[in-house]
Amino acid sequence: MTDRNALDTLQRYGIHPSVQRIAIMDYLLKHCTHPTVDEVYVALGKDIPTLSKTTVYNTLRLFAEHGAAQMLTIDEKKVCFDGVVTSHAHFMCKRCGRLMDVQLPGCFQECQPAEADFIVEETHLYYKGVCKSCAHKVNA
Amino acid sequence: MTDRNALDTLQRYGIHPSVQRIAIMDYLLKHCTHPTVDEVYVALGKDIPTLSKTTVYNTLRLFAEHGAAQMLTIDEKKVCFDGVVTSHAHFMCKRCGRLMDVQLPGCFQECQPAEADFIVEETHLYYKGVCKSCAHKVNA
DNA sequence: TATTTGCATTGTAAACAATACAAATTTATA
DNA sequence: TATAAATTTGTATTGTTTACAATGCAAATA
Repeated sequence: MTDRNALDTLQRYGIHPSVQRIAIMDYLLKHCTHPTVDEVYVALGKDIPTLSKTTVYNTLRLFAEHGAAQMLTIDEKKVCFDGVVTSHAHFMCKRCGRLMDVQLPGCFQECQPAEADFIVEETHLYYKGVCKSCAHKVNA
Repeated sequence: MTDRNALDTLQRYGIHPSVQRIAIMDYLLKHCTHPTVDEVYVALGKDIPTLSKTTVYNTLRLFAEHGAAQMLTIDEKKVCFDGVVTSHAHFMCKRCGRLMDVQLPGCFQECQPAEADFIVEETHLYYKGVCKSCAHKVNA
């Protein structure tokens, strides 16, 4: 039932389905690696040879606008996308560049900005550092 | 005492001073507007006509690497820099695009990732939404 | 005072991400 | 089926960032 899940997700967020949109959402749901536009484009290009990169850009942006995906700007080089939209934090390893999901700290619920001068729509929390497997490697 | 402060800051972070580096740090310390590379470049170009944009890129990156400045990737369009390196959060208004400092919520000290699989070097917390002055405007 | 050394700066070229836009295609609707 | 609307495609373009080679400059050494 591969794209059933994807189709459901699109409909749940009020996004008109199409072959491309289903494929992209399906990819997001199946690959929790926080892919970039290019990664999605290259991966899906095998199945959909006519796929245009512009479509991937537009579609992922559309997903983010509808709340069906999260746009992550943690790495300054490239924007990544996350199909998991429930609240969670991220960790980026400065050595290998990988982006990983992290559970939100328990205390986080109350962590809203002290000032009342803003209407908060999104909260982003992430860490940067060195992941375990990189820390184990000898070379600095 | 304009660049005295800047000079001190550079030395404190082990950065060799130079005319350009002092000027750029001085700008960062005086303008808490989270400027982009281009903003710094344009602003300082008046005083240092020979300044190269590459130098601004290199210098700000150098500052960030030495912990003398913070690199902010909140806006997916452009990287911003913050001369304030003490812990604080940010708020970005989706309408006007402004980036503002926000006090860290009191509970935040304990907010370290639950997993022990990472060596955390940086913690980033920010919010996106609508700022007060934009919320007051009539037009959506 | 010359020479050397090494880092900093400059400026151009190139890589790359992202967007704009118009044509082509597909889908929905009458 | 015809028509309109929405989506996709592909190219051209913009703009940011990096790579790199050449130059400048200042402190150290001869």
